[in-house]
Amino acid sequence: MITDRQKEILKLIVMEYIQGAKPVGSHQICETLNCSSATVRSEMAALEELGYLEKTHTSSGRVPSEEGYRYYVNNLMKPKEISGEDMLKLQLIFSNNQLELSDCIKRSLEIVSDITNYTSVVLGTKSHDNTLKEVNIVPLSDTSMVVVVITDKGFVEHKTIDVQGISLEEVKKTVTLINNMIVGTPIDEISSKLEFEVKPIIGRYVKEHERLYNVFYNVFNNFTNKNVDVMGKSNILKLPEFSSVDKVRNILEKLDDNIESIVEESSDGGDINIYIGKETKIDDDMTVIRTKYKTDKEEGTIAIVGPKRMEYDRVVNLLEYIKENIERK
Amino acid sequence: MITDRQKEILKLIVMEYIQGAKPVGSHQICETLNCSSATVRSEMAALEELGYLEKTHTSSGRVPSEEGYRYYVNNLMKPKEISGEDMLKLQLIFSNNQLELSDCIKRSLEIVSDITNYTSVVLGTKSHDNTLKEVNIVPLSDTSMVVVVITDKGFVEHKTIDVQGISLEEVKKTVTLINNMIVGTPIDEISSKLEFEVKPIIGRYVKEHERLYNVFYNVFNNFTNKNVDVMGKSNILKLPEFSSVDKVRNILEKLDDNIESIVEESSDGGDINIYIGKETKIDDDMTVIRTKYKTDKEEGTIAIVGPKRMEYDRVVNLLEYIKENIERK
DNA sequence: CATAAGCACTTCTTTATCTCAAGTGCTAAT
DNA sequence: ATTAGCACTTGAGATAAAGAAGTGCTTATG
Repeated sequence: MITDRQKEILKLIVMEYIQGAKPVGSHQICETLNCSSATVRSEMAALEELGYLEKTHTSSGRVPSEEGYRYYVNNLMKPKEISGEDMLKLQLIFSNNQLELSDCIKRSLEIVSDITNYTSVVLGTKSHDNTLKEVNIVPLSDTSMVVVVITDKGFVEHKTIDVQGISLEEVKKTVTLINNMIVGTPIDEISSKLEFEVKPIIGRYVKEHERLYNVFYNVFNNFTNKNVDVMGKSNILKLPEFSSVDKVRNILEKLDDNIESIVEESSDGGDINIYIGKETKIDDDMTVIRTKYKTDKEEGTIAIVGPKRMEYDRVVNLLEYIKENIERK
Repeated sequence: MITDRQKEILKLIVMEYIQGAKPVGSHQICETLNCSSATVRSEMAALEELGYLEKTHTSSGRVPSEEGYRYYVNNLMKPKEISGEDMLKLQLIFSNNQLELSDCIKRSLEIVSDITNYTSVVLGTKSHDNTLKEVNIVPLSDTSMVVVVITDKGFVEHKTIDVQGISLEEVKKTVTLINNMIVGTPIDEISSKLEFEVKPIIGRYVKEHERLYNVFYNVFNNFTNKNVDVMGKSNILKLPEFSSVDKVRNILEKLDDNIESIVEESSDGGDINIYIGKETKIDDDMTVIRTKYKTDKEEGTIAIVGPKRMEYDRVVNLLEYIKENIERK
């Protein structure tokens, strides 16, 4: 069993290491704890025995193990209030009514990257609640026109299409058909409805129905696309633990290629998820903290990626605060 | 004056250094030149005297100076044919008719980043030839609607607006007015036309004309926005000359913050512009090669950013090839 | 018996020294 | 004009020594 004093020591070590990035020795702790370094040392040995601390070499100070961070996060950490300065920056964004929701989200996480020096990620999708509102076509020339599609929550997709060999009549007929048949359909059901209900009918009326079908299929499909934003990637280069160019490159490449799978871990449910070290899909020395948000317009995940010795308390609070503001907006 | 043999040696040194990233010694050159290393050495000394070569320390091999690269680029380099493999990858993109122009551009430069390991940049704007085609509104609820604006070349912009306190009538009146008065106007003249011709009139008819005016002003303004894409940034970490994390961070931060000014140098005219070392605004050890493209839909700049010892011949040809394909599309 | 003091022992870090390889510049010979 | 030969310079790498930080263990103590 872990004693109260051991908890206190573990907490101090984690906090000290997060702040200083250097192995923590018994002397650094005994000052704040009012006991001798020898006592601290024996407690440290016990904590190592329990698996919460590690040494980098036989005579080094202690570093939190993955289990150590985990225990800290689950049991010892207490939320840290957002500083007035940080709060102000975030409020400036959320109180700006000119900004669209998705801009608010992106900007607020940019702020987080700025103030924390971690990398932040937004992964958003249009909410399932979006339904098709209207399809419009605008002819540009004899051979091309633009299809504009809009949802009831105000999302717009469009595509310029080559209509050589297709008469304006036919296109109009198709659009009318779509407007009659699938307006009001939730965006993630459009594809199947288009295929099984609309396609058979336009097949009868329209010569080049295959081509037209594909165009609409593509445009509608775009609604279900995710948008991915990654901010503050070069912050990783500021971390003392990543002074090797090779290591940084490896991480940056993963951020470029794998972001989705990194952020969309096996979903644990719960409010805020914290993945430490090996639990992440980036690198054993990294931590990912994420939460999901959901509004009637769009939903998604926001996440902060940083070193294992991340300021957990601060980041958790920032994410919670941002999530609240998104959902209230 | 520089002799033919000196030119040959300079060229060999530049090419060797580009390939190997290590100072080039006289022995490496004399083999290919059929003369003794002592001869090469005296020629090298002459080239150093002329300012084309440098030493990293008194007894090191030679490295091209900025002037050396410049002389190579201006006088010695001959274009290098694009390899069949590379050509194939690019053609796959340009021959794909599904892809929109801007996607082609972006994708082709992604390819370049992949095959060369340099960073590539696209900076695009809608062409000045775009004129306003049509303004549409789609009401979403009692308090909000979407404005959709489209140009004759098929660009679409949109914005969801809060119309609380404004009647649908008023909005419709405004839209009709805009459609009557400024359809056909080139996109970069819309703003002033909107302000000086439309604004005074809607002022008379519409109560909340200030708010409405701002909405349309913003939407139209978005047409003149530039889009910026930077691909392959983490390639910089692969370069042997940037093994210091600090240096890389500095460069990456400049790429994040300053891309426009880096790529949009004082325009020299000409087809392809090459900026070497101090001539760039990134870093003395970097080179920027760029060219402008122009189609009737959009125009812009494509650029490759890499180390001073860049494969100039290869990159120049790739850019030229891509430019041609963009403009032919 | 938990705590503290003392001390031997480890390991990393830093600094200094040495050696080796690569390469130059100069001189003298062809 | 070219080249062979040689002294000289410098960086890179290896080795060793000294110092700092910190541990674990043993023993003493309230």
